[in-house]
Amino acid sequence: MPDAYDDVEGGDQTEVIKAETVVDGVNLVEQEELSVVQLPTAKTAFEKLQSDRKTLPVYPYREELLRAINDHQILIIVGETGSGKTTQIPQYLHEAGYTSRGRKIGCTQPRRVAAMSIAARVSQEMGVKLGHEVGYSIRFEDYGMLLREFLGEPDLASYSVLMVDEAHERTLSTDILFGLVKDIARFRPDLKLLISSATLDAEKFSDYFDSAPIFKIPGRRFPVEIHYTKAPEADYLDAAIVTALQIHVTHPPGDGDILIFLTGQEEIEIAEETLKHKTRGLGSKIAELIICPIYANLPTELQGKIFEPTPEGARKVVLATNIAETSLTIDGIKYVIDPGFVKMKSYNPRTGMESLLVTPISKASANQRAGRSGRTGPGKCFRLYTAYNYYNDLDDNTVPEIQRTNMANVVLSLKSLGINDLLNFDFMDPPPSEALLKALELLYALSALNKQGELTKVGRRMAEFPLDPMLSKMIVASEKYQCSDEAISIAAMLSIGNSIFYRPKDKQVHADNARSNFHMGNVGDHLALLKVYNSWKDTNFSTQWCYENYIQVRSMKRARDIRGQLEGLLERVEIEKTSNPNDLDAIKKAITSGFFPHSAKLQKNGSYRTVKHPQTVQIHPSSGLAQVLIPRWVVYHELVLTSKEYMRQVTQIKPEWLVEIAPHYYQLKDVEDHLVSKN
DNA sequence: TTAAGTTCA
Repeated sequence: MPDAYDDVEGGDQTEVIKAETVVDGVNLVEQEELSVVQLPTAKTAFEKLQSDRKTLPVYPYREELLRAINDHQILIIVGETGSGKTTQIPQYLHEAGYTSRGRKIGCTQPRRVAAMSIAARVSQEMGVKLGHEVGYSIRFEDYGMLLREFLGEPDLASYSVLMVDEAHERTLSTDILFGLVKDIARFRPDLKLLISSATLDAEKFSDYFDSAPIFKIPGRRFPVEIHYTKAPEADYLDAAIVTALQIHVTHPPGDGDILIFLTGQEEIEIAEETLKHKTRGLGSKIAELIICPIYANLPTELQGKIFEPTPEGARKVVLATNIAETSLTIDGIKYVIDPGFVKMKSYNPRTGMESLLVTPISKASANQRAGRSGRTGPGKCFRLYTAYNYYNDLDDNTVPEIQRTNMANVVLSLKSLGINDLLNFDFMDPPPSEALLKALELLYALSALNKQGELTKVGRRMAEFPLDPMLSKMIVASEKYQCSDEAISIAAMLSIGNSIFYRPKDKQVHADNARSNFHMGNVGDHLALLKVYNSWKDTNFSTQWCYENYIQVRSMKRARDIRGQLEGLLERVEIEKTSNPNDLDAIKKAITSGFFPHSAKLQKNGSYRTVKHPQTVQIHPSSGLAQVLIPRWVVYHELVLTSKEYMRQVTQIKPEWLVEIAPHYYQLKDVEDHLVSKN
């Protein structure tokens, strides 16, 4: 494991239990000092692991916890990071006999890296080889994750215990899991359920799981002092920079590094410029300040900088998105500056439009951010909002993921599990019924569901693919057009999102030129993506080629992995692998078979109008079709709202294809007047 | 006259 990632809980740090109390914006830190554990040196590595296990905060609660699990079918476990709950509880259960007769203990994680590292740690502690007694299951390794395991074993018969970890993160997957496992627990009284969460939502989880008891385990961390501003900062970006500079000039550089949480790439770039400018103004009067930007789409070779040790006499300022909240751990951070905002995706089921909104963070996030300063010593967190906001506002603004995403894929998965009555599914926080209806409508249009809302043969094949239903449909339909090979490449490229083309600020013209090469001689972004993939494949997956063409290697590797998986799934649903590279119309018909619900036609004023749910939209400026061609009819992958309403990933089509491919959805009259006369 | 956070399958 690179140490860039979250340590497995229960790493051997010095431990301090902390409790924080805030009075009128002044922070008090109460701490209960524990002694540092001294270990005899003569022990073997394995013995040391065993004695380390006994120093974890969860250890004194072992018997009490096992008793509680024995006495109750469902238990809510509250424990901070560092309590050891994730690595220890499954082992306690194993030692107590819950794995006898070949039964399994499951523990779910929201992130794959965490799943891998926790499994590695537990197998080490048990002295067994990873993949035998202890294993993990993520995409590309093993065949899936728990949600997909339900497909083969809907009652989870081989499990004696299931622990849903990090439940407070409220991801789409954990929320669906809640509904499924609550249902299973009813007819499997022998199955134990553990829901593990940070303190904040414990009561809510308990209420949802029929008043399940709450079991508390104290965490351990270095103390973190929290400071609030007296009034919320109007210009938080400027306030964050000023705070960072103040820390820098008033404390010696060897004292610790600074981490600032910002909302995105653009903001990080502005902050970087401003910081450079201001430190230049201060000249040699201050110690060197090394500025390290970090966000998910930053090319790998530029990411390395944050993990290099800070040179003597200098200080690092890390400018990060929320990637540094859970996915990345940076050592040496002593100061965290938290403006309290995050960009969140929001989906409007009425328009089908996605946008990113800057919203206040949740309390769980605020605590997680603050904790990033207390990993290797006592830390300080400067919140650019008031204690009043923290205590009263933050959670009110937090909406679970399930309420702001496109539900089409979830609905298809649940249908394939045999859950038909979705409007009455026991969601902890139900998605808007409009979103469910919209999803059902789409699946019906794609012929994945029949009029009774039951899964069709097409739908059953589609459900095998871990993709958005329109992409799955494109693949299933590609059988007919003899181009499944092209379809899976396009699906893989589309499913990695918008991080394929690299466009550095200082080389925008070069990057745009490189990109336009992939659009030559064809008429759409889907085919351009196919061309990118195939060109890369022709160079034997060359990294150099990626650099020369302003393509992100990391994204391409992901596309290759996903494509590999899709290839396997083609076999499983018995679609023959066929290639038809020169018949562009055939490929475009396969695309249209998936994306026909997303059709739009040109208007006289140059904008487009979506056909089925009419609204005025534009071709996204990143599209190869934006400048060159002005196609009359297009299908698009998605609608996004940024400064305008845009179609992203657009392909030119012939309107008669719509009637030919989806006669139940389009009539001739929908497409006859190729040019619309008025708005 | 212009470009989106981070996860996961």
